[in-house]
Amino acid sequence: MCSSFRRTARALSQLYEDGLRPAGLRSSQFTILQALARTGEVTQGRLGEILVMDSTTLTRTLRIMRQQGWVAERPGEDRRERWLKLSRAGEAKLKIATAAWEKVQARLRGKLGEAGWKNLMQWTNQVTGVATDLILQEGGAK
Amino acid sequence: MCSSFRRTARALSQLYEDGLRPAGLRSSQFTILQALARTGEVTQGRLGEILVMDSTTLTRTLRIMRQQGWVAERPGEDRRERWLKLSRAGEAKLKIATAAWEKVQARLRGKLGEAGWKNLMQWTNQVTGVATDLILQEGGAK
DNA sequence: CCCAATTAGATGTATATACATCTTATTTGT
DNA sequence: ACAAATAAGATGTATATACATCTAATTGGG
Repeated sequence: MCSSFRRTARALSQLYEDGLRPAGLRSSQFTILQALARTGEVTQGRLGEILVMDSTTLTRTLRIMRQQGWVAERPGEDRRERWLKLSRAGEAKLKIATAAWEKVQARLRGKLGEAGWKNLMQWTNQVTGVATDLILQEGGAK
Repeated sequence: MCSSFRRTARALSQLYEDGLRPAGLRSSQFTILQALARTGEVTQGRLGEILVMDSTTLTRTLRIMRQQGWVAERPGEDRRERWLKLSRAGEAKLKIATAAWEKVQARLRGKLGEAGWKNLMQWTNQVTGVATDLILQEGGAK
């Protein structure tokens, strides 16, 4: 199952990144912009939870995105935390990239069908949930 | 869809790699060993197609695996090609790793159910197929 | 109030991943 | 048979990704 999902993720990444290339960002960067648009201001750690991504992985990607001016940061009252949000430029970038993204997505959706699409969204979410539960069980048992 | 699959792939990778860590290999390395066991001797390019992975990505991973002694290489009659197969040590490693891998897989399978499992395998394969078709369409149109 | 334990991120390091470009080998059109 | 086109991998480079470890800040017990 792990191999299958990784393989599919590689295939989808190549497909979507082809569409995103003219917009000048990568699929993970797009995902982060999109997540920030949905959540509003969040801490790096919380964003990592949402994306099921190690918070220290975000350190590197966010550095790039901050340099591009797409993400704004501020320290929290808890001064260990970093609060993140979309910048004006980030919103603009997201808008442009979303157009390209949706174009790819429409083609894929056409081939998979509405029913299949919904089905897949549910299943991937469920697998993510189950997997993270199992990871926590292990970590907790340590 | 791309984000969903990538997120799930991250979650599953963490889960499976936890199980694989004692065996001393990574999930992608395991996947390659398993693929080689199934296919027998193949070229690097063909292996890339099977895994939907750029053949030049395999260059790096295979170098590591060759250094570990898990994979044997020989040039083909077409001297541009490299033919790959499991070494004796690779077979042994695969056997050990498979035990760990299956243990994780069993837990996951239990949580997803037999029906869900089969369903997912079919869907991920279908999405991979559809995505690669779309990628080829683009590439061909270039 | 202070110190030990915990928590949020940063950094070091290793692998994974793809694309552009380069080299070498094969194939093709004439 | 030969030059041009193509194909298989290797290499350079950039991003993605996680874990171990480190630092600074906060929290909890006493």
